[in-house]
This record gives sequence, structure tokens and C-alpha cells, in this order.
Amino acid sequence: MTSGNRVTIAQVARDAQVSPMTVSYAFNQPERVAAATLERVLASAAKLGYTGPNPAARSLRQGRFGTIGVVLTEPLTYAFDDLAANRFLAGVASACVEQRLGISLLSVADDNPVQVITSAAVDAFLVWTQPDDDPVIDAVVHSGVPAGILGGPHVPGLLYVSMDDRAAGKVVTEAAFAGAQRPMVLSLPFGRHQESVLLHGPDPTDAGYPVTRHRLAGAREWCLEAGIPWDLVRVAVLARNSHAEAAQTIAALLDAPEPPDAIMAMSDEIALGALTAAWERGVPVPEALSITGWDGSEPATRAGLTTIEQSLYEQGRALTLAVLGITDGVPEPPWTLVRRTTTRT
Amino acid sequence: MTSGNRVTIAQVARDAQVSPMTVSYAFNQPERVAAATLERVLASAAKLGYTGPNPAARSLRQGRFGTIGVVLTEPLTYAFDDLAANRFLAGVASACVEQRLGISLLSVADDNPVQVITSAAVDAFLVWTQPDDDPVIDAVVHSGVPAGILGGPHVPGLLYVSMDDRAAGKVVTEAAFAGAQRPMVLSLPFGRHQESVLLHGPDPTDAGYPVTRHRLAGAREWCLEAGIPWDLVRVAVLARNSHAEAAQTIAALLDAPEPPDAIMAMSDEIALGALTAAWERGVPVPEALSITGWDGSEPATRAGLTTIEQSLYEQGRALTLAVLGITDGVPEPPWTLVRRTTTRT
DNA sequence: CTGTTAGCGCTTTCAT
DNA sequence: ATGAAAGCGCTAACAG
Repeated sequence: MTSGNRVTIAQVARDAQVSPMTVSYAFNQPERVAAATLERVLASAAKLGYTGPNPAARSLRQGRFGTIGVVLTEPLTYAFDDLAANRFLAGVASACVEQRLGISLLSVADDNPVQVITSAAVDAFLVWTQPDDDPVIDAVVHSGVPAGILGGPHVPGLLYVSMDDRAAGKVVTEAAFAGAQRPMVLSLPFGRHQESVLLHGPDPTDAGYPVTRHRLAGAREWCLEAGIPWDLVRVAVLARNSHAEAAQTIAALLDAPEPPDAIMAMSDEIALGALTAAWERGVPVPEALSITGWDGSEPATRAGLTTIEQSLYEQGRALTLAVLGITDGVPEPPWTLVRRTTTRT
Repeated sequence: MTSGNRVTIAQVARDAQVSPMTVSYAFNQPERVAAATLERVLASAAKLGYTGPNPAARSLRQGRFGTIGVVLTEPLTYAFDDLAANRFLAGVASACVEQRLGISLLSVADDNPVQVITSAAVDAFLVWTQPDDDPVIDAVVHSGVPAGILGGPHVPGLLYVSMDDRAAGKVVTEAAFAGAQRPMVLSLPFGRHQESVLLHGPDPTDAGYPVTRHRLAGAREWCLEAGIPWDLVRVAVLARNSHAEAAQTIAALLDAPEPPDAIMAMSDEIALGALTAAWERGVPVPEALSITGWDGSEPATRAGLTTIEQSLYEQGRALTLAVLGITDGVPEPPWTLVRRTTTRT
């Protein structure tokens, strides 16, 4: 009663003068037990401070945990700092509450990415987008536990959900770049540990994150079709999906010669960072600088950002239900370009 | 290898021609095992698809889970929607990552609040503020697992962390109400399931949530000292800590006779809702309407809101470390009134 | 409606 | 450096 869940079914059984099984029934299927017995058992349990079956023993016996694991990249605070991750998790949470499952947040550490997975007490994994060939993916697939991934990579053995980033990339690039002289892309990271860099017309396949790669490919494709030499398009690759880093990067570029006059940003977060930089410098948006975002977050709506809208919340829900086998697969998520006040067209 | 974590230590042991104990050592204390043996064991494990000890069995044997449970009110999406909860969780997460612990999000359902607690596979509980006498509190205390609560109630057996809401309430009420003719409080909920209501000088002890109660008590105390009849002070009690609900409530009051000219709001979230309502109506802030918030969130800073700043992140961290026994207790969290542009003084 | 048996997979303890 | 024994607390399967 005082420290730890020390009281066992056996002790309660002894006190109540019944067998352990009856105690088990009393807690799990009370209707199976005679009213008088039930009362006696519960009284003994209360007296001894027994609050219910030990979860570890029950899980061992039943072979299930009643918990779903969400695999996030370190640091775990990302889950709470990042808008997109936040919405995804909210969707996962909504499905888990319905299914009476707990959520375990798993942080992939650098020193041993695999152990977090293999030692997780969960019935399924949901993985937040990872770079291709990341060891975590392999660990999840080999765990033998049902699993799904948002944003790829798309590998056998993992349920996959992701919007058509390439197609949307073309559309949003057009919205951003139409009529521009010095267009640029503000890119999400290419890999897990990478400094921010300024590239010129990089090969999209250099990006290890599928989401980044596909969005970049879409941008390139539109440029090629529109006759804009891809080599001349600058791509500022950030180290993180961070408002502050984006603001700083764009501020530097706006202060330098040949400042950009169009920015296709791969997330609302960094688009808003760019917007902040422009605003601080008095650069009129969209007249002198058009900016687009991605995701359709609350702050983007308030800021009047032209952006690609998708529901990470719904994708989180759908992936969760599919991984649990409640629905059969996940449809490709819908998206739309929402034109607001940060683009010229 | 295909479905579930079916391979056991025993099978690997047989294949590697060693005892189960050696396999256990190979995974838990590899340095204890001869190099050649280790290699053989790992080869067998890889061959059979054994990825490591079954977490349930290990937890049962060791009596610990390596996980900390965070108890949140239903719906669980609150954790991701609410700014304050979000910061608290980020702080918890930072401490858990350091300690190599997982985080389990537990949603308290209405139908059986206790079972979620008793069946949680965790080594400690962190509870997000609950109403006094809520059954969840009791369940947590009786679980025998170390536990802490943010925002109260302050009960024996639970570590407690909360800023001095009453003292700050006085200070912020002064900032909001100074020189006002028709001051009002925009209040967080009084209880878990309650419609929104408009009260006149309510007794603070009617509020079941300690945070609400103490902030209201602070407001009342300042009014009494300043000679403002508390009975004349309107208190709009919201059903949820929601921007939208706050905006709607304040919009209605601004459109009615005797609109408020000062609002002390108990969170940034609802203060910003009030600000939106004022802004939509063209009510000049702070000239015709002063507004204060609480928490010192990002959006509040951007909006220039006068507010009480505290770090829920640090409080989350501190409470986690204390509950784990790594630090000894939690100091009372610091706070400051930050005057910005939404108040007259 | 209640009880008996058996064993989930692992690791602590104590040898060797 | 490796192994044997024992049991963590529970519940599925099967009586009665």
C-alpha cells in the first residue's frame, strides 16, 4: 500500500478465502462472479491496498500492452515544438482515446537508435518521417510489430501515408515563383545531422528525407517546364524546421546583393520565419517578395500565408486506425493550394 | 520474425548452444561474455530474428518499466492543443530524454477515471492540474507510485509544483483594472464539466480547480483593497481554455450595454481570444479596453500582451526530476508581470 | 459460479 | 565465464 504495487492477487485471494482466479475475475469480468463473492473480494482488495492487476504480469500473460508507440526524432521536445508534428500527434491521440490505448512517445537517440525500438512495450509503431535507410526504419520493420510511417520512406512492411508532395510542390512553386526574377526555395533539412547550406539547383535526390526530396523535385519540375534554369534557383537548406533559423537565413539573403523576390518554403513554420525577416526589413510582401508555406497551420492562416493545406491531424488518425487493423489501408491524403495575401497571383 | 516478438531467449540459447543466462548476459552485459560466445549468440539471435528481451517479461522480473506516465484530462488532444500543457510536456520530455525514460500519455476518461491509473505501466505519475477531490488524484496517490502534480490540488502523497497564483493574481489584476469603470475577469473553468456562465463577484472557493480559485482570489483581494466592490465585478467563466470560446464570449459582452473596459484573463489563450474580439469590433486596446493574459506564451509575446510570465517548461522539467528522486523537491516557480501594450499603466 | 494447472519470458541468486 | 533453479504476477484453458 505504501510503496509500489506490491500486493498480489494471491494475497487478496487468501484474505477473501477464494482462489486467485476468482480475484482475477472480480477485476476483469465482475459479472461472472457472484455478487456476495465479488463484494468480499473487493473488500479484501481495498483492505490490503490492491488496486488491480500488475500491468507487466498481465502484458506478459496476454501478449499485448494496450499502448501504441510514436517514434520521433530526438529531441523529443520536437513533438511539442513543431506545429506539424503536433497536429499529427493530436490525430493519433484522438484515435488512441477511442480505442482505449495509451500513447508512448519514443525518442530515437543517436547512440543507440535500435534499442529504443526493440525495448518498447507497444502493440504498434507510428513513425514520424525519417531519412531513407535510417536504422530506425529497419528496427521497426524487424520488430515484427505492426507499424506505419508518415512522410516516408515508403518501405515494405510499413504502412505508409503521405500526400503527393511532388505534385503539390509543382503547384505551390508556380504560386510562389510566377513572375519572379530571383526565385529561391527555403528547404527543410536534407538529412538528420547537417549544417544549413545555400545550394544552387541541387539534385533533389541528394535529400535523404523523402518529404524534402519530393517537394524539391516538384519545384524543379515546375521550373524546368516554365523555362527557369534550375541551376540558377537558390535553395537554402535549413538544419531544422525552425522559425528562428529561417528568419535568420532569409534576413541575411535579403541584406545581400540580389535578394530573392520569391520564396517557396517547405513548411509554414519556416515560411513565417521568412515573412518575419521581410517584415522587419520593410520588404513589402507580396509586391517585392512572394512567400508560400506548407501544411495550412493556424498561424499561417492568421498571417494570410499562401500555403498547401493538408490535415496532418486526419493523417495521424487514419494511420493509427490502419495500423491497428481497424481500417484497411490509408487513402492518399487530399491537399489544396490556398492562395492568400503573400503571393502575387 | 514475421509476427510479434515471438522468438525467446530459450530458442536463441538452444541455437547458440549456450544457456539462456548467457543470452541474457549477451544482451544486457555483453562485456561479461567471452568474445567468441558473444559473437555466436548474436549470430543466432540475428538468424532467428530475436531483437532483444521481451519488455513485459523484463518489467515483470525487474519491477520497473522505464516509463513515466503523464495524466491529462480528456480529450487527450488537449495536450497538443493547449499552449500551457504543451510547454509543460516539452519540459517533461526534456527530462525524460536525459533519464532515458519513455513518456506515456494517459487520458482520464469519464466512465472509469481510476482504471487508467491503476493499469498504467509506469514508474511515476505526473498529473496535470485537476479539480479538488477528483477521483484521479486518489487513484494516483493510492497507486503507490511516486507522483507529482502541476497546479494542484496540493494533497499529501503528491509532489506539488505551482506558482503563487494568488499573489500574481493581485498584481495582474491591478495592471488590468487600474482606472477601469467596468472591469471583468475572464476565467478558466471552475470544474470539469460546466457550461460557461457569467457571474457577478463569485466566491472564489466555488472554483474546483485550484489554479482558477487562486487567481480569482487574487483578483478579489486586489479589488477589495482598491475599494472596488467585488459584487460589481463580472466574471465570465469559460467551459474550456479556448481562444474561440473566449472570443465569442467577449464579443457578446462588447456588443451588449455596459461593455467591459478592462479584462483580467486567466490565460494567454483566452486573453488573445478577447483581443481578437476587440480588434474585430474596432475597440481600441488599451485605450477603451485593457487586457491581461497569463503564462507568457509565444503568441502573447508577439501580440504585445501584458501578461504574467512563468515557465511551464521549467516546471515540467523540475517536477519530473523531483518525482524521479533526482532532485530533492521542487522550488516555488518564479513569475513576473510583463507590461506590454495591452494595458494602460 | 469457482477452482486447478500450467506457463507467458525473463533475470536474480547462487553455484561452478 | 557460464549455468541451474526459481519465481516475478498474472490469466488461458479447462475442469467441476
